[in-house]
Amino acid sequence: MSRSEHPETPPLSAATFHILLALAGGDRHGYAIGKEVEEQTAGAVSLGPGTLYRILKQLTIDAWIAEIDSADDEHERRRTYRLTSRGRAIAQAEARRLDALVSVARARRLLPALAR
Amino acid sequence: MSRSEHPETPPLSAATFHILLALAGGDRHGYAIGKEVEEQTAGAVSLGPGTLYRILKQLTIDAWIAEIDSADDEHERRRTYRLTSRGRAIAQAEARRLDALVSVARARRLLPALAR
DNA sequence: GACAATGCATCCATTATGGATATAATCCAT
DNA sequence: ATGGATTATATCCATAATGGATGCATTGTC
Repeated sequence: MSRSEHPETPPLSAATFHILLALAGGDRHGYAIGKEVEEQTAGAVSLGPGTLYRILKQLTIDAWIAEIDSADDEHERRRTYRLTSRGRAIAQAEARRLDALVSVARARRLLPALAR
Repeated sequence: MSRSEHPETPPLSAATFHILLALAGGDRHGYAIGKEVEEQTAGAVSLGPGTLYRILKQLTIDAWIAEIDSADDEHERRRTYRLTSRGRAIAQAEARRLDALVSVARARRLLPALAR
């Protein structure tokens, strides 16, 4: 992540989208995001600490996420993040892109037709 | 692409999945695959020649795709590829992974609820 | 109190990608 | 038919992105 900014338009890197998606589920600190991605993907996707904390730093700079005061005084070390409206908009755009991709996969019978 | 084999399990790189997805639509030669990806994604995703031909070579080695005889005698230079059953199975697995991801995005209101 | 798990940070080797470059065939307009 | 744009593949290189190692400190558990 030597680039100063993420591209404003999709595609996002898989790691970046997973982080935004985790935060779309509520405020979380870095380590919790990493754990959630692992659980959500049944271990298929795991972000190394290098990837995880580097991207969090950059996303904060780009204001796609913001660090917030954690109400938890017991864990001073934690840095808790929240998705910004900008970050949400970008995550939505990426979600739409992936949805379109899945639709093509369905049309080409890589996935079963939608139940109705 | 110095690795001798792609991972058998998702996640695939975005470029690899786009190539497999294009071939799921029928036999195509490399250049046509690149064009289709660009059109299908409205220009958002474009594979450089380095990425495109390198991956095609590796996918052939891994037998996820196979080079077939083109019926077209007018274009000797073309190399036409076909998805193998193995390649199709892997593309299916990746499509399922993405579909699950999209479902999470939908549950978190990054996408509108499914129409019924 | 010992030990594992949590939590963040940085560095480094590896991997993946895009773009430049090269080469050649095909298509199309003139 | 000729000249230029497009098609088509291949390789090289600089850059970007990733994972894992390492370090260090805190929190939870027995």
